[in-house]
Amino acid sequence: MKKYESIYQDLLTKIEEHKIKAGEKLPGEFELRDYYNASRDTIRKALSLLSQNGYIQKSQGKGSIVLDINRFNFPVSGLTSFKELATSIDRKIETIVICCECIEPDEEIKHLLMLDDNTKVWYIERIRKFDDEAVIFDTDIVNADIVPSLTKEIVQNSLFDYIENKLGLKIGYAKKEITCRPVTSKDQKVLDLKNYDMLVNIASFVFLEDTTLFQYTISKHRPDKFRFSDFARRTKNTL
Amino acid sequence: MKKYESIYQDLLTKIEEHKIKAGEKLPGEFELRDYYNASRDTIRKALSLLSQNGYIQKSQGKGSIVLDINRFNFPVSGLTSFKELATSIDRKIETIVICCECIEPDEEIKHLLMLDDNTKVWYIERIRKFDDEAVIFDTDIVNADIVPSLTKEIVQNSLFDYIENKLGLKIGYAKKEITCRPVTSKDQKVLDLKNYDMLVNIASFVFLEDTTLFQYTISKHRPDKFRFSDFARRTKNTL
DNA sequence: ATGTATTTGTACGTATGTATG
DNA sequence: ACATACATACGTACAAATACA
Repeated sequence: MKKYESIYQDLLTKIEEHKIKAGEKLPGEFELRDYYNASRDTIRKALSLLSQNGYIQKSQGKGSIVLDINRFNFPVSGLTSFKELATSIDRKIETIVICCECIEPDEEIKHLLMLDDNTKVWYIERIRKFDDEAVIFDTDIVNADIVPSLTKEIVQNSLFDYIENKLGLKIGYAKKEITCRPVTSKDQKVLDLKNYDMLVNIASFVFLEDTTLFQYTISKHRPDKFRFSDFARRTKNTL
Repeated sequence: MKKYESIYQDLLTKIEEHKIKAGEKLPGEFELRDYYNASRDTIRKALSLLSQNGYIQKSQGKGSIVLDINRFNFPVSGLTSFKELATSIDRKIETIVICCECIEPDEEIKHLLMLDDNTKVWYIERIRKFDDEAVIFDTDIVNADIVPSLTKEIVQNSLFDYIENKLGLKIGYAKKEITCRPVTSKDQKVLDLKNYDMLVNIASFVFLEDTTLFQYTISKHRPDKFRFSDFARRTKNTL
C-alpha cells in the first residue's frame, strides 16, 4: 500500500473508533510528519483524502477539525455498483436477472454508445428486491467488443467486479443524471409498484480509463425506496 | 490569482475553445512545466483540478486525455446556490419570497440545528418560477446568532452571496439528501403542481468552515422539473 | 492595535517507482 | 530492453490566515 494511503487509513480508523473525536483538532502537519516518519507532502496527501471524503475540515491558520460522520448516514454517492452498495445495508437483498443476451443494437442504442455497424451489445435486465419487494429495475447495455462474454451468473453477482477483476479493465469515470419519469407498462410488470405512478430514473454512462464509453445503464427506483446522499465542499480545491 | 489556478484556467479555456479537442492528449507534465515556467508540482495541481472537474482523464504511463464536455450537459452537482445555478440556464427565472421572519424555533428545528434555548432562527420561504410556473419551493432555516439580520431584498437576491460577501463568513461544506415525498396541502397552495402527487425533496445541512452548522434547507422540486447531474470517478484519488 | 508564533497553502527542486507502448 | 509519462516521496522556502500574548 502507498504510504499516504496507509496514513489515511490509520487516521481514518482513529476517527471511526473515536480515538479522535468529532470537533477535535488533528495534530498539525509537522507533528504528523514526525509521528509517521513521512514528509509533509505525504501527510498532506493523506489529509487531502480525509477532506475529500468528508472526514475532516481543513482551514488555513487554524488546523484540521474532525467532522461528525454519524450525524447522518454517509455518501451513497460516487461510482459504486449495486453489489457494493448492498453490503452496506442491513436488509434482505436479492437480484433477479430477467434477461442477459447479446443482441444487435437498435439505432438509439447505437447512437448512445457511439457504436459502429457490426458491434453487438449485451442487453441485461435486472430486478433488485429489498425485503422481498421488487423496487429497483436496472437495464444495462454493454459494448460486446469490450466485454465479449457474459453469463447470468456473472450479472447475478456483480458486473463491475467481473469487468475490473476478471477482465482486468480499468473503469475510469461515469456521468450520471437523476430525473423522474412516469412508469411504463414494463415497469408495472416487473416491479411491485403499489400506487406509485412515477419512478426515479438514474441514467449513467460509464467510461474506461482510456475514455472509451462501454456501458449505458438505466436504474429505476420506486420513489419511497430512493435515497441519494451527497457531501459537497464549497471549494473543491482539496489539493 | 494562484499560479496553479491560472494554469488551470488557461488549460480550461483551451479545452472549452477546442484549441485542444476532446480525445486528444495534453502535453506531458514536463512539457507543460517548461511552457508555463512552473514546477511540475504546480502543473500537477492544475491537472488535478481539471481531472476533479471532469475535463480530463489522467492515466499513468499514457498521459492526460481531454474529455468531451458537451456530450451531456454538465454537473449541477456540488454546492451551488439557486442564484448561481439560475444564471447558467437560459430560461425566464423568478424568485418570490413568501416569508422571511425571525422566530423562536420549535423543538424539531432546535434539535436539527443543535440550538440552545435562547437562539432564534430566520424562517424563509421562497418559490422559484421557471417560465412563470411555480415549480420549486424552498424553505430555509438560518441560525440568527450567525446571521443576525436579513431582509426580503437579501433573500430575494442571494442568501449565499450575502453570507459570504457581506458578512464575510466562509461556507465550508454541506450534506445533502435527495428523496421523494408526497405533496402536502401547503405545497399544493404555493406551487403549480398539475397532477403530480410527489415532489423531489432535497434536504441540506450547511456548515461554515469552522464546522458550525448554520443552515438547514428543504428544496422541493416538481418531478418533471428536477434534474441532477453528477460526474463520478471510480477512484477519487486525484492527488 | 501590534507583533509573534503557529498552521495551512503555494511553489520549487530532486529522486525513484510504476505503468504503458 | 528501452523510452515515455504519470505517481509517490523526500526536501526547502516563503506566503497567507489565524490565534494569542
